[in-house]
Amino acid sequence: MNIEKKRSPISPKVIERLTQYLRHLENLSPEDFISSKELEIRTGFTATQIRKDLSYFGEFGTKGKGYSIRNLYNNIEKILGIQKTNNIIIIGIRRLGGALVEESEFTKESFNIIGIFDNSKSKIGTEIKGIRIRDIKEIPFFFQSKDRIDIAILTVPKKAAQQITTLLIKAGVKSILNFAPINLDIPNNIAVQNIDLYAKLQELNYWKEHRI
Amino acid sequence: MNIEKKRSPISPKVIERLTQYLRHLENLSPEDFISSKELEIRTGFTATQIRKDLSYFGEFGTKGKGYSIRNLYNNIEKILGIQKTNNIIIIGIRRLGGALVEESEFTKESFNIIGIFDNSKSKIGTEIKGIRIRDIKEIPFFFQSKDRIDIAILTVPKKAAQQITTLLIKAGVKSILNFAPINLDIPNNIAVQNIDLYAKLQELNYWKEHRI
DNA sequence: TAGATTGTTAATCGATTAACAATC
DNA sequence: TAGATTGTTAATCGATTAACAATC
Repeated sequence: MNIEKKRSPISPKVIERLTQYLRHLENLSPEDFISSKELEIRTGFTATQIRKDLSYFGEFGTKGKGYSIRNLYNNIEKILGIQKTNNIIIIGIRRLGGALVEESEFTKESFNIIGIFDNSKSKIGTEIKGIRIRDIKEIPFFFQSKDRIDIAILTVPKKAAQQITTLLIKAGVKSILNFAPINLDIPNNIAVQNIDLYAKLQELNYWKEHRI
Repeated sequence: MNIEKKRSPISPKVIERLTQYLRHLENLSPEDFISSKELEIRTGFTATQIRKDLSYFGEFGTKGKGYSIRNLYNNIEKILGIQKTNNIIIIGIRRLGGALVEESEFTKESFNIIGIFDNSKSKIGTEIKGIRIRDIKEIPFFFQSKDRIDIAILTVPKKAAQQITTLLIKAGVKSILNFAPINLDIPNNIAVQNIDLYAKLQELNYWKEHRI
């Protein structure tokens, strides 16, 4: 019986829904109030589920009235840790990596790109959006010289992904957003999220044939 | 009691795992056999769960021996409907859309890009990877002239996404892979998968602070 | 106050896992 | 045959929903 083994009781599905609540709240005027029932209509999640999800983190509503939109928004941001600025680096700056840096809709204020890395000789030293592209080999040094790197976004080709991941972890990266279509082998104190476009296409392909 | 309302019993989580089984199988030599126990070690899903997932669709294994890798791979492809070629169109060909067309790792043999659409005057009429970029307005006509369009990939800016989606559905699109960071309002006979990079970043941000 | 809506407990539903007979 | 491993049933676990007291 190891008392420290008591795990975070929050299910990943709850966190996933919180991000979706934010999505809907951001279109509403912050001065207004919204009830869980109205949120149900907008989000498609049930009112009960919404209230339950929020109750894991605190009491954000007012009985008989609902939730202050500004307040709820700020609280969810706080839960997710995106009220402060998070520093990210991007590794691999081919078409996809470039798109992430340049299409500002994807990386917003709370995520700040502080480093870009590639191993292409012709790209190293050039700039994109004012950020110099560095050699992947410099990553360990870069980590020592910065106080905080929160997330590494990996957009390198599949066959390089595992090797670079190992390098990143050695250098001290604690969380990775991986776009390579591969299941990275990673120690479980490192957080990973995979964005696997091809897998999503495959799932979609199944569902288009299996609707009611 | 509507007997036709009997829904597909397959959970989305099963389909998601099937795509991951494929991911791991593709690295193995097709001539070999693999047991569910070995797959457990590779994929991280339990052997029981793997056997159960597969059992929804048939009996693909041999008792005492395991699964023929070639056979299992082909069967999962068949289940997902990716043994035949699926025609896709891409709407919105800025940085991200361009990346999808050009980085071949993302769209493989079984997905064939047959149309690209944008509303930028300077892009319409030009080509990318030999495919002519057409005006978004041409989509309804394009649909009438082709026998089959399986999936539309949406990489337009957030504020255009809903309007274009409505247009797509009117034109006859039945399934959409959406990259815009917005929850599309969609009738439920249309299949959608969202790839929401910013939401993934937010989730990751939570989990990096809440490991054991 | 009366009506509305939260936060939470208990009941239900669905998904995962353990166990094992069947059989290669 | 003996050992291995499937496919499946029953048991368990976890997540969702229904219901309602508390209270704005």
